[in-house]
Amino acid sequence: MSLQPAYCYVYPHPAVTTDVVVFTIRGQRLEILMIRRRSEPFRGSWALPGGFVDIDEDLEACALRELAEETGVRGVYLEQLYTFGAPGRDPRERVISVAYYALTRSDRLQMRASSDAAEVAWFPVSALPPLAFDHAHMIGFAHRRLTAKLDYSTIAFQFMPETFTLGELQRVYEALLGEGLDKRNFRKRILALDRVEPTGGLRRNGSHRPARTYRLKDPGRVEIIR
Amino acid sequence: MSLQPAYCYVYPHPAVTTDVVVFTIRGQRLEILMIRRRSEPFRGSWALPGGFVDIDEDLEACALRELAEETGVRGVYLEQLYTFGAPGRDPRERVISVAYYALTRSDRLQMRASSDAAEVAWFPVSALPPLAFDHAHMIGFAHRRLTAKLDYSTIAFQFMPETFTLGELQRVYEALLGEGLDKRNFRKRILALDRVEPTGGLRRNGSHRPARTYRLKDPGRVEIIR
DNA sequence: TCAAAAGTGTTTGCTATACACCCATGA
DNA sequence: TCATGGGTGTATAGCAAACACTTTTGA
Repeated sequence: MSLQPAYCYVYPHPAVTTDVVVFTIRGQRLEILMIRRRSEPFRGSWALPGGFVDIDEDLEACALRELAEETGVRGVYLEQLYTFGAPGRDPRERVISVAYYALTRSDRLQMRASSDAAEVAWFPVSALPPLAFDHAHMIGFAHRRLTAKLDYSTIAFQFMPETFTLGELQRVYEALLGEGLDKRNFRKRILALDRVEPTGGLRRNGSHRPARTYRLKDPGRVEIIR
Repeated sequence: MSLQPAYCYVYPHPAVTTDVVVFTIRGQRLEILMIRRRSEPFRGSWALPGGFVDIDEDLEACALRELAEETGVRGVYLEQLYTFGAPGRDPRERVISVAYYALTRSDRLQMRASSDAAEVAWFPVSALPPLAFDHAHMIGFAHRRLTAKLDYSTIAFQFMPETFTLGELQRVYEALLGEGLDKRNFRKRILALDRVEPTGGLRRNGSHRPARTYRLKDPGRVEIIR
């Protein structure tokens, strides 16, 4: 049994999809969540998770649903990135894609393959495979936005687990910026934001002095600073 | 003769529109370009210029075309703002709207009514009429983005005509920020950007000392500063 | 006792702000 | 000559960057 076209309009309508660029930090590297496509077009290529918007579904809900269905990833910080709509970006029909980006804690990942995606994997931003559609372009866009937001928001905290040390936080910033930071200035700046508080606990991690652990005062909230 | 539905799909497709928030400065006030709708829904209401994306048309091209068709305004600085897609935001069918915002020189306006719009008019941001759809929401979004960008880009130069005085530029900034600025500090900061140069000419304008006129070194270019 | 990361203040340069008077013109 | 906006410099405070040593632990 094959589906017959059943939804008709006086004027042609484009299809609308969402795609999501999910960032995490793993092993001090910035990585992106990708799926391998099981169907045409670009069958076998790596692509961003995403898919068609249901006719009564909010755009952000669509992004979250596709992400969960295709990769099992949930509970991320999501923000709209940009809408890509160049004619010809999808060979099947006119497809306009509303791109989102997301940040997640590397300890929260519950990845699984699904019916839509043959495989799910993380790739370092610096070593991406060839990608389907204009997804490489989207990732470039998302990466620039992320690094820009580092400077004037508390977005980087979204990468952190429940409790963390200031050293761990600094290593996240260093991975994102691609450069080393001065420890004293970094700690001064972070504590001045008044967004983290000590848990009172210590973390023992190797043969050296244990580190105080901190938690976010208001997890999930991303503030614009300055 | 009425049109019969002629474009059919296996799955339902939303309609896609663009809407444009055009800002200008007139009489030291920030104003927005609006049209009065000639057709349902919201017939007779004020709305942003905009309309349906042609099936092979780029999104930005659509925004520029609708703007020109409905208002006669051309040659503006355009930037994508956000995509609004809540189900129910249009009572006819599911409509996803890619919103743009634009800045234009108040001396460049060639407004005219057209078949789609009964009337075209400027409204001060501080005194908008009731608006169709979620357009008031879009304008709030655009206004916040504009004022945020003032701080870290040269976007305000897009409001200026070919030649202008530093006093005129300062009045534009003051209208946008809603507060007075120190003249000396303002001129120091603007000149330090190295984006304007004196034309060598003077502008006589009332019974006081004439002002030097300036031009943009690179008109159209908007730079991120800091 | 050694290696390794945690933790801690001060100095310095730069940038943003506050602030007041003379100039050139037309009425 | 008066009213009006044009044009100019300096002093100060606050913020960002540079910089080195002691502490605590496990091996």
